[in-house]
Amino acid sequence: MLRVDTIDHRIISCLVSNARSSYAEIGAAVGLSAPAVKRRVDRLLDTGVLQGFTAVVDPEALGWGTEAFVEVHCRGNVAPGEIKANLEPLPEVVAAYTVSGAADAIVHLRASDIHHLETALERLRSVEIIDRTVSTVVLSRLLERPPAPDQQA
Amino acid sequence: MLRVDTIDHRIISCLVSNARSSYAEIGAAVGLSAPAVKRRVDRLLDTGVLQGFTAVVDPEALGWGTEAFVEVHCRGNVAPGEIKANLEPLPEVVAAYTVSGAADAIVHLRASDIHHLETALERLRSVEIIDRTVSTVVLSRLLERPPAPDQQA
DNA sequence: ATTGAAATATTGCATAC
DNA sequence: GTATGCAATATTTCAAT
Repeated sequence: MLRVDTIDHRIISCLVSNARSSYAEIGAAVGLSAPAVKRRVDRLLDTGVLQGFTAVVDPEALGWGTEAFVEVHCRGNVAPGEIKANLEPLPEVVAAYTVSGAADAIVHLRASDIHHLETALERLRSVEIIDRTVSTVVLSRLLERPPAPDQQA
Repeated sequence: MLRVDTIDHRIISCLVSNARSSYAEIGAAVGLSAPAVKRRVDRLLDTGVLQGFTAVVDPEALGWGTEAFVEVHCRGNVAPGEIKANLEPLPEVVAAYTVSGAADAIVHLRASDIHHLETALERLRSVEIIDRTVSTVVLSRLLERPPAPDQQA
């Protein structure tokens, strides 16, 4: 059902590097006709392998220049779903993961400036299930890229 | 030069939620004709506000199920550019940031499984400028989303 | 913003595996 | 059944005004 072959990988690779490529362009790259490509893309979307297409925006340009990673420690034992539900309403939370080790979760925050970041951290700390947080402010973004599609262990 | 008005924000918002929308669709959403939208999108690409368009892929489906955040401590003082240059060749590095606090950088790794992650960590630790690393393995992805485009401090 | 020509997307259908 | 290519149609892009 959700089998992804070599051609699919190459199609995905094309779309990751440019989500607005035409089906004909992709087809030329992978050796298929435009309709065949479209059918595969539709199938990849149906099966959830492709989750959608998005624009890559310069965070600075939109006033999201300040970010931080926050270790979140919860009170007692909290289910991942509950953590998620509590973080989802906070607009500054761009990513969150449960993790091994001392902390329960790592939260990636984006804010417009240090003051906004402080406000976001206060709101984060005021979440009921959260006991305490350890923040690490990002000084500079060195690298940010999609996983290489052709990589294996 | 890099002025971004309300309509630009709404266009960006459309493209973030679906990078393959037609200009006509976006135009209908923001109250502009298709060519007018295209001109703005071209300008946003030129000025670097929009950096491109990409596909959102389910990492599991491509065998990228395992990830970790790694605090990197360098030997002595190292320039951000040098750290970047050293991390760029490692395919498992999907993001990296210099940070405040004890660590010099935070590196986001993606691997196909624990064994691959171990290999990637070994390669990371073998980088000349890196003194030691502290790894935090991700147990589950709770949330991952683009920053809300209409947010301000 | 509208027009019109060219490129692209999308569907139907026949064919091959 | 599954996937493809070709051809026809609908839609979109894009440069002109």
